[in-house]
Parts: sequence; C-alpha cells; structure tokens
Amino acid sequence: MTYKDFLKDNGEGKWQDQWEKSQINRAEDFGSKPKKYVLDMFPYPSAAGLHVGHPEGYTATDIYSRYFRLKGFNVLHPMGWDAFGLPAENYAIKTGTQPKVITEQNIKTFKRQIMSLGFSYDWNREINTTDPNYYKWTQWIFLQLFKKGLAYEATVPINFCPSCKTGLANEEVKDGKCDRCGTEVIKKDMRQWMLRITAYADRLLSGLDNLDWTESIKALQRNWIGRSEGAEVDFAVIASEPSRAKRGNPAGSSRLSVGSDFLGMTIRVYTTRPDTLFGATYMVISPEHKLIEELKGKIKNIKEVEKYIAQAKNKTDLERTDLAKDKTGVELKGISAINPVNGTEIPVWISDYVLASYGTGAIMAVPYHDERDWEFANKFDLPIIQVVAPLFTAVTEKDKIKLDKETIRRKMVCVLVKHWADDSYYCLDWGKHDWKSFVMGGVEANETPEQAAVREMTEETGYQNVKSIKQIGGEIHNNHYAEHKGVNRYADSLCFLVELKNEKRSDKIDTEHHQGDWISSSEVKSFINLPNHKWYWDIFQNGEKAFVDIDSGVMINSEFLNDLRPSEAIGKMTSWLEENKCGHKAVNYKLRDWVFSRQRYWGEPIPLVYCENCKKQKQKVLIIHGWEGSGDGNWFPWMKRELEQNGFEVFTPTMTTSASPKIEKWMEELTPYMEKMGENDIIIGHSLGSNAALRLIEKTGKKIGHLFLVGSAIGKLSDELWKLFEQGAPSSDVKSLREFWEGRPIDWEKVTQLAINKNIILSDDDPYIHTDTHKDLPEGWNFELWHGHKHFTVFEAPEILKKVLACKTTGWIPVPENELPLTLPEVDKYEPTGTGESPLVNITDWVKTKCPICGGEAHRETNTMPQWAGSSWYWLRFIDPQNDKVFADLEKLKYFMPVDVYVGGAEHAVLHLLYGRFWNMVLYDLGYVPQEEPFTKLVNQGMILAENGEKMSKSQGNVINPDDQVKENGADAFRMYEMFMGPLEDAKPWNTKGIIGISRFLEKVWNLVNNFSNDGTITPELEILLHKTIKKVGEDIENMRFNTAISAMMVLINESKVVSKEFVEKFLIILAPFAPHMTEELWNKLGHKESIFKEAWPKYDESKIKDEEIELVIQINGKVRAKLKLPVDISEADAIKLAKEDDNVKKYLEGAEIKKTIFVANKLISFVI
RNA sequence: GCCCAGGUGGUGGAAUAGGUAUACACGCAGCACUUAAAAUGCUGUGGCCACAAGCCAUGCGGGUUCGAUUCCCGCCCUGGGCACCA
Repeated sequence: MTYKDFLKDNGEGKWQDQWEKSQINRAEDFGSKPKKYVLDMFPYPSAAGLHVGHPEGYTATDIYSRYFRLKGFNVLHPMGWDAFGLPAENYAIKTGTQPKVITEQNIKTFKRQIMSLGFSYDWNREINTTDPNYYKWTQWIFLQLFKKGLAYEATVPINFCPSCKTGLANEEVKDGKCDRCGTEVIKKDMRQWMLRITAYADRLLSGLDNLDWTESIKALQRNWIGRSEGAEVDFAVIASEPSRAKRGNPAGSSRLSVGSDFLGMTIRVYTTRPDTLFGATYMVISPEHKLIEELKGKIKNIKEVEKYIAQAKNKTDLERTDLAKDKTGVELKGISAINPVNGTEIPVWISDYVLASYGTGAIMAVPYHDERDWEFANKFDLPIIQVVAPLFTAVTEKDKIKLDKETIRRKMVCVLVKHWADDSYYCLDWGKHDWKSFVMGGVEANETPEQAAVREMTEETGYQNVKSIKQIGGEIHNNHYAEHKGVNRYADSLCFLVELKNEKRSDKIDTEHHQGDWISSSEVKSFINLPNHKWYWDIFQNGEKAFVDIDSGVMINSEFLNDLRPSEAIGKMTSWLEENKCGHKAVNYKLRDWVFSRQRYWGEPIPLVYCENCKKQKQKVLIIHGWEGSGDGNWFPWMKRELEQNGFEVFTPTMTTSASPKIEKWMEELTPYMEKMGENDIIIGHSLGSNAALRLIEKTGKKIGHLFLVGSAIGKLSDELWKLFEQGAPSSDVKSLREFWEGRPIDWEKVTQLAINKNIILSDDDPYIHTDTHKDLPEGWNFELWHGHKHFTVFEAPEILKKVLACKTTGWIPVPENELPLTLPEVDKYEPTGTGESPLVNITDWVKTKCPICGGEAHRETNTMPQWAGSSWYWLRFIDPQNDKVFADLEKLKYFMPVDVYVGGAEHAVLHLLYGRFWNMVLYDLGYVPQEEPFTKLVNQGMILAENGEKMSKSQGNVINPDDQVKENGADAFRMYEMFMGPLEDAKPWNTKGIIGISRFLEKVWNLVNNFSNDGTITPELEILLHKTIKKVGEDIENMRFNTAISAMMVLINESKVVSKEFVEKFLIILAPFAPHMTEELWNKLGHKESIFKEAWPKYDESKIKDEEIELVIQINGKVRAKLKLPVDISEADAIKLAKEDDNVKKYLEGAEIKKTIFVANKLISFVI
C-alpha cells in the first residue's frame, strides 16, 4: 500500500476514531505525572467554518501536547466554544432562525473540521459558553463582582453602534468604528452596567512584568492601561474685570492669597509636566466640565459658551478627535484663574480638545511646551512663555567639557546675517576648531541682545547698514569647551536675523579665529556644523514648534526651578505644591471602566433584580464601640447623624460591661441587633468592637453585607505590650480586656465566608494597635493602612463616612445563587429595540418577578453580558467542567493551574487577555483560584495571508479552506505545512504549491519504513545525525520552533539510505507529534499492538552527537581563505601548524608578518597580518 | 505624531553570548526513466567572473572589531497597535 492509498482509504479517519475510542488524550485529575496545561484560545464558531488561521495555533499546541505526553507529562489540552455574540444573532435576525439553532449548527461544523485534523483534545472536557450549565458560573462570577462593588450601574455617555443597536466597550471600538460591523459609533447617554477594571489598573500593569509573554503584547497592554505620573494642581477662580490691569507677580506677598474677587472655587488640573507651571498662560476646561454650571451667573458670555457646548455634544467621537481639524474654543469672559506658583491672572477657555474623561477634565495650558496648547495659543493669540530651554552639550573630542577647566557662563547671540541682494547668509569657518557657524558673540553688560547682535555682526563681517532685525526662536543653552579661550563655556543664547541694507563695509574685520563668507541659503544647512546653530536655522526655515523634549532641556524663567533639568524640576515643583497645599502628586490611567452590558438578546442574562421596595428600605448600620467606650462617645453620634440623614437606620448600643469586657455579655446584648441585619447591612467595629463584631458574626452565623473594622483589636500582642497596657491604665480591667481580645481564637474561615465585603482600616501611628497583629489575615480582606489617624478617637470621621456611604444599596438585588443559572428565555423576536433595553424587555412574564429579599414586586435586568464575559474565565472551567457545586474545585485548580502555554491570535491582546486577567485577579482575591495571573506563557501565532500577501477575505475570493486542503493532501501534510511555512509568530503568505514539499517528505518516510531491510545497520555518520536530530527536534518543539524541527527531520531523511529497525522506530516517534496519523499507521505496520503515543520520547546519547571530524575555517584579516577537515578538539598549536601548510594560506602569508592569531576551538583560525 | 515588530536569493525562510551567510523547502534549468507526458530519481541554482583564484552581496549611510545579518549611531521602507490621554 502506498501513502496515497492510505490517504484514499481514509486511514487518517480510522486512527482518529481509534484515538477517540481508546480515550488516549484524556487528562487525569491529580495524576502522579507532572502536569502541563496547554491551551488554545477557544474559537467563536462562525457560520463560515474553520479558517486556515485556526489550525495554525491548534497544530502548534497539538505538537506541543503530544510531545509532552511522550515525555511523560499529564497534559490537559481542551477545546470549547465561545458561542455567545453578535454575529450569530445578526445572522439569526436575517434568516429568521433561532440564534441557539444557528450556534448549534456552527459548533457541529467546527467540531467536525477540527476533528478531521486529528488534534489530541480531551473532548470529555468540551465546554460551550451558551450552555446554561456553563453560564450559570459566568453569572455567579458576575455576582461576586457585584457584591465586591466592582459592578455598578451608571448612566454615562458610551460608545453606541447604531447598526448593532448596542453599547460597546472602549476596547471594541477601532478607528471610531464598531469592531463587529464597521459602522461609525456615536456617543450616547445610556444606563449601563460597568465593571470597575480601573481599580485593578496598577496590578494589571505590574503583573505583566513577570509573565513570559512577548514584549510587544506586553507593550500593547501597557499602552492600553496608559499609566502616567504627574500632579494635580488647583487654580483659584476669580471674577475678572476687563478694564483692570492684569495682575503681575505680587512680589513679597503670599502667592496663594487671593483677593475679595475670589469666587470660592478652584479648577483642578492634571499635568504630567508640573515643571512647566511657570509657563502656564491660560487654562482650558472640557465642554462637559461641571464648573460651567456652577459659574453660570459669573460668565458674561454664557450664551456663546452654551452654544459651543451644544455644538461639541453633537459631534461624533470621530469628528471631535480628528487631528487634522482646527482647534476651536471660547473664552469664559468674566472669570479668570490664578496660577498658584506666581499669582498671575490667566484666562480660562473652554475647548473640545480637552477630554472630560481623562484626568480632571481641565488642563493648564503651557503653549511653549505642548503641541496642542501651542496650536491653540497661536490661533487665539494667547501669551506664550518659554520655561525650558534646549540644552546642547558638546560631545565631540575637541569640544567636550574639560572637568579641570573653569566654566564661564555668559549670554550670547547667534546672528543670521542676510545678504542685501542675494538669498545668502554670512557664515564663519573656524578653521582649526572645526566649527562652521553663523556670526556669534557675547552680550556685554551694558547692552541689549539686539545691540550685541548688531555689534558682533559689524565686528565680524565689517558690514554696517542694517535694514531690519528680528528674533528667531527662543532661548537655548549651550555647554562646550572653547579651545581658543581655554575655558568651558555655558551660553544662554538668543538668535537674531539681521538683514543688511547694502554692501557698505569697513575693513576692520576680526579674522583672528575665523574666515567669513557668503553661503547661499540652500547650502547653509550642510555648511553649518554647530548643533545649536543648526537648530536655529531649522526654526528659521521651517518655523518654530513647541519644545516638548523633556530629556534635552533645562529650566529657565521659573524662579526656584531655574537651571534644573525638567526631570528634577518635576519633583521639586511637586513638593512645592504639596507644601503650599495647592497640589499633589497624581497618577492617571487611560484605561476606563468596562462597559459591560449589551442591549441585545444573545448573551448571558445579568442576574440582578430591581426592587423599588428594597431600595426604599432603610439599610441598617450597627456600630460597636471599644473597650471603655460607649455608643455616645467618639465619632459614633456624629456618624449616626450623618448616616441617618442619608437614609440609614443606625444602632449605637453601649455595652454594659464596657470597662471589664465579657464576651458572653457582649454577645448577649448585641445578638438582638444582629437579628435585624441582612446581606445589605453594615457593621462597623472600633477597637475591641471589631473583635466583638467578628465574634458576633461567627456566633450568629448570619450573612452580612459590609464589615468595617477600624483600629481593630485582633491578633495576639506580646507580653511586654500587655504590661505597658497595665502600667498605662492601672485602674482598668486589663485582664478582662486580654481575655476578650485574645482568649479564644476567632474562626476566620467562617467569618470570611459570612461577611461579603471585609474592610480593615488601621493607622500607621496607632499607639495601641500594631499592624503586625494583622499580618496573617486570610485572603479576601481589604486592608488599608491610613496615615495620621492615631487610634481613630475623634469626633468626626469623614473618611470612614465616605466608605460607608459607598455601600448604599441601589435597589439592585442579586438573584440568589441557588437560583442560578438564570436562563435566557426563548423568544420569537430578538431584534434589538434600540431603546437602551434588550429584546428581553418584551418578555413580560420573565421580566416581572418577585424580589428575593422582600418578596415584593420586582423586575429583572434585561441587558445581557458582552461576548467577553464567557471567555473571561473559561480556562478554569476546563479543569472541572462537570462540577455543579463550584465553577471549579480549588484542589483541581491548584493541580492544573496556571496555564503553561496559551496560544492564540494577537487580536486579543487588549480585549480578552485584559478582561481575563482582571476576572482571574478578582477570583484570586476572593480565594477561589490559586494564582493571580492565569497565563504563564503566551504565544501569538501570526496571521496566515493569502498567496498575494494580503489578508484573506471572502470578498477577495482568496480564502483557503482547510477542508479542501485535508481532502487533497491529508491532515498530516496540511498540519506540517502550516508549521513549516515559517516561525509561528510571523505573518506569512500561504503557498499552495509549497505543501508538495511536505507530501514528498512524508511519502519518502512511508517508503523508507515500508522498504527497509530488517538486517540493515546504519553508518556511524547517520547514527550521529539521528541523535543530533532527536536533540534538535525536542528542543525546537519546546521552544515552538516547528519550522526548523521539520527541516532537521528532512535533513535526516535525505541522508538515510540504509536504515535499521531501531533507527526507523526512533525516527517515527519524533515525527509522531507532527504527523500523528501516518506514524501511527506505520508503527502499527511494524507490528506494535499499542499506540505510538504510548511510547517514550527517545533519549539522545550525548556521546553520540559529537562529530569526529570538523571543518576548520582559516581566515586572514577576517576573510575566509581556506577550510580544513580536521579531527575534533584539535589543539591550537596543531591547527595553526596545519593551517600554515595550506597552499592558499601560504600564498597570503608569504612575506607578511603575522601580528595576531585568533583561535576558536573547532571553529576557526584568524591570522591578522 | 507615539509605541511595537520586521527588512537576508525568483519565493517561504535558515544562521545572532560577534566566528564558514543563504540550511530546509518551493520554483526554475539540465539529465535519466518513458513512444510521450505526469510521477519519480539525479545534478545545478545569490551576482560579477564563469577553470581556479578573486571581488561584490543580509534595506541605506556611518562606527566598533582580526572578523558584523548579529553590537552602537543616524536614516529609509513595510506591517501591527495607539492617537487632542495634558
């Protein structure tokens, strides 16, 4: 039988069935072997079927998985379906078929196609995100986020696709268009569920550092998160009179003092360049800024401003962010702001080039050092102040600063002297100094820079009559060694253009150091060689731009910052702002919260119920005081009052044994309150009250919504500390206190389960409570260390109040976990409504429901989750796909996690991979998964392009169908060709002709194995090559360099003329991961009863991969002149001796002196003559 | 504009702790087998020169080095991502 017959007889299908039957690819839970979790990004089963891009990654992981099984690993290699999402739904609407039916069909097609390629998936673990048994847990995870306060409802302007009629996440918008359908998105105010991914921004960023991902994917995520450091600065707002002279810098008076015209409010800006504060000459606020509303009465041109705001609102995002567009804006007349650093009054503008959603929605404009402000200031004729000068430090040998010489600082001018008639400029050639410059010189004490420019011009050129003089550009600094003076020079220089009137010239010309001549303007650029003069010439030719380079500057016009480098000035200014209480260090991110709801049908229902009644119900707060305290002391009465004003019901009981605390007594007195508390309610414990709160929850076993432990007395103190307690309060009952505090251990596990949100707040200067008593907290406790709060014994505690107010219920009640999954109802019509609600809103008997808490009338949330929800945790479910108690058993997770290798397309770099990491981190914080980061190693396969090098697309008709390829060449050849095309990560064009090379190779192997004679022995050379190949193929697979592994096997087969059985068997095993069907067949033909995949990967013999003879290269002056076949490990002396005897080498060495000989063992000899 | 990746024969690509550039494969040419073609096998295949020797070639221009595809500096081009993010 030929290889072609094998393919024709469906030999591949035969083995696929056999593998499925024997369950050879099954991964064992808790196997004794080392584990490997090899994961593909599970596909979205589209109607178009499998694309050639899919099998690329799948083949890579398949080879990898099969290799590690042969190496004795328990490999988890699963596959599933990411099946919710818009395409199926849109297709359903078009064809009138249920999305569920379409999805089932698509999955069937995908599965058939994937199976036809012989991948070694453990199909027992197949999952489907649209299966209620799966999305039950997607919903459950959402509820955990909700309970943690990481999911919230907000009506915000979001990206909306008018065609898909749904809101989109930032990540789903590409070039202002919907990622799915290409329609231009608009901004629309919509009620949304948002996920607080920004709370994890820092961890999502820092977590990247330790991951084995390509730097480019990490860079994409870092860019997307977009962290920047800077400062927030407050500018006081004052009423301004147009007639009044602008305020200068009120020397001697406090810069922060503002007069009677102060309007009692400030504009806060965010800047990454606090160093440039002295250059801030105006402010800009975004059209959405809330200040407009507050200042309405003060703004004199409010009509004009409101008109501008309306216009900005009507623009699409694409229009607003179009870079080509002219900047627009309106000044807020009647108000001004005060630059806090120098007291200068500056105008406030409104413009849509400032985004409401970033930073504070307002900026200080520093036009000289920001391109956008530069453009705006020039357009509206606003003042521009330079505060950073470019600094040129000489680097050439001659000009380099000499540390042993004195540095003379002075003001200088650079003069562009323009010819009276020609377009040429007078330039100087400094001969032995290697300088070629314009006219230049120092400014004397008694003259202005302009006067100096004219004087220098006259001295150095002799010309006398000036037609005009004009400054070019700003101030620049220059630091170099002046050889002709023997000193270092630091120059602050300005540049002037001096146009001559006529040729009148004196003959008293200074030519001591230089010769002058006219250079035509087209040649000036190449003539001049001083970088600072080149800089000015560039400005003269091309106009001035904003100077934004932070690294090559030095501060000027900035009082206490002068002469600092900007990087130093940023720190100094930030400290100044903090000291003067008008600003502070701040960090900002480009990352926005995740718009999580979709107004569509085909997604997981969000398992929340809205209950008006519960919203009206007062939330209860129980405040438990500490040792020797009372409900009427400390900040408790204040807190009670504040909370009651905000609609809470507050209990502040006083314990009868406050001073000699007894646990039993406290529990007895607190339990009645506890009975009133529920999953929405809040307990605050202070000091020993925290300890009591924990014991109360433990004793009653009741679930509680939020627990706040403030200055909490928990953990064990040392005997010395207790002694101090006794000495400090001799009359008090410290013994009882100690018995209460640490007499009996707290059941932390139980309390952690019962309290949904757990917060501990300590102060770093608390005299009683030391943070080390809190260091063994279990997972899931939110620990905050505040500064300067002592033991929290004050009459008002606004910071704590703020935290409690944030727990206020919204009326949204989670569907009880035992009622999950909340299944997606079957509907006849699933067209999007476009009203901001999903089609589910029309299923009245589904929407109307009973409140799980009060049993009253309530309605369900009708928005559904985005497609990304199901894929944000699926790798966890593969580990325990049938579990109906938890999404996955923690012990199993501990065994299989993390994913060792994750392979998929780079298009998911910021969507799936960011969301997935976020969910995994949240689950980690809640103690449900063992690692913070799910994917240790990430590999992005490159795109497979069409034969013409363009992207494959249906419209171009250049799509390669995997089915056709398998039919024509077999699965083995198709898989191997995809791997042979080039490095996995690279984009590479498909070449249908190329696959024949693989077919020829497989056929060669087939014939070799079928025809070898049993008594054959192989040559020593072939033996060496076999062992080398085993080594290389193994290493290449581990590094996912499949193309070179295949090439190595080809080399081996090309050299194999006579082979032995042992040779054939070893070779088949190393080929098996690549071509599983054919090798299994041949293995069987060789008489083996068991599968080849039950074998072990052959060991290579280190002693057998050493060649006996090597080729030594002889170079002369780096050029190859001879190659000698020599025994391996030949000594340096012998090799050199033999090299010198070579005819060609002799020819070159004849009569020459060998200055140096370089010997690299087993590689080369290099003679230098 | 900013960030990332890359640029090697006719084509896909090998080779970088600096050490024989072009492995392997496609394609092409020639030969063998055949009445012929296909298939298969063998041989050749960067350019100049064409026997050898030599010279020139890894986007372009410089630099470091005995020696650079590999390291450094400056450009050009292609692909991907971000983009009025202060």
